[in-house]
Amino acid sequence: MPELPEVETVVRYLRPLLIEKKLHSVTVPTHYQNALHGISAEHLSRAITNQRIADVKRRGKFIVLELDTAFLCIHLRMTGRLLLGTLGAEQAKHVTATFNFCDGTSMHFKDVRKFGRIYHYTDLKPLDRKLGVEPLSSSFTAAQCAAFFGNRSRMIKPLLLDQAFVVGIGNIYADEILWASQIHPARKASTLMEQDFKNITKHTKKILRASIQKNGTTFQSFYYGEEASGAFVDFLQVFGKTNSPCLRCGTIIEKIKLAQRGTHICRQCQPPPDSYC
DNA sequence: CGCTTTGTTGAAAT
DNA sequence: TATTTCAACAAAGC
Repeated sequence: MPELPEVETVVRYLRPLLIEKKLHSVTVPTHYQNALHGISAEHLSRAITNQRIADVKRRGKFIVLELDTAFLCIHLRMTGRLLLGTLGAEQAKHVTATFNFCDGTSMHFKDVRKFGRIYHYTDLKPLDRKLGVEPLSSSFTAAQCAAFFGNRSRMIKPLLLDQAFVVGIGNIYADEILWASQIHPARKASTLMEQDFKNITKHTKKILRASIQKNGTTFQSFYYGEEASGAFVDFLQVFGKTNSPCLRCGTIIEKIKLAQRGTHICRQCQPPPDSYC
């Protein structure tokens, strides 16, 4: 499940391979048209013809291909992968779009669950409108957190997952950040103290950076390139550790359901909200 | 079969 | 009116 570190890993892998390539066309099988957001395959193909890839960047969980006069943005959602080169019959299954380059090579968007989306924008305003602060930027501070979370009645975990405030955090890293910060995911944001915000920002940056260093977390299906997987799965402290002892205190990790999301907690290290009332 | 997964959307509730 | 919660949805694997 690609979150910020996984998307960053993909971007770092793709950047040197794609920069300066020139797009020729994109082909989308007729039954996969909704892989494209708000644009037809014909229109998109015409729009990108002869466009050079000037840069490959990341904004939140979006991969941003900066073209000469437009932006091609790709969201992998759950199972999206970008594969370069020619694919065998087995590999070509679930390919919802293929970008053809002028040099005859191509890049395939393979997406088993079909939730991934491709966007074509003339500028990045539509992205910036809905996306909040980059957690690894200097503007993600405890003070910013306090300003945004301080008067909210929502639970802290769904707020961390809300891309409108801080981007890039998904289910895995939200659980890791809250365990490291020793905050129960169901705590109302307005009940958090200054120290909690300091912990959240500190651990968010630390965990995301550490994961990027390990090329992300391959939990179920994250790969970049052919079969390269991320190694951060070996460093996860709570996610996927149901019924294992907490690495801090030995209490058995529980998996609960919170706002429709599987959530891993240590009841000892992350005291439930009612113990604050 | 039912549950899981992400993020968006729109409706309903507060 | 704004904020928050909820359900639906997209699709396929186990």
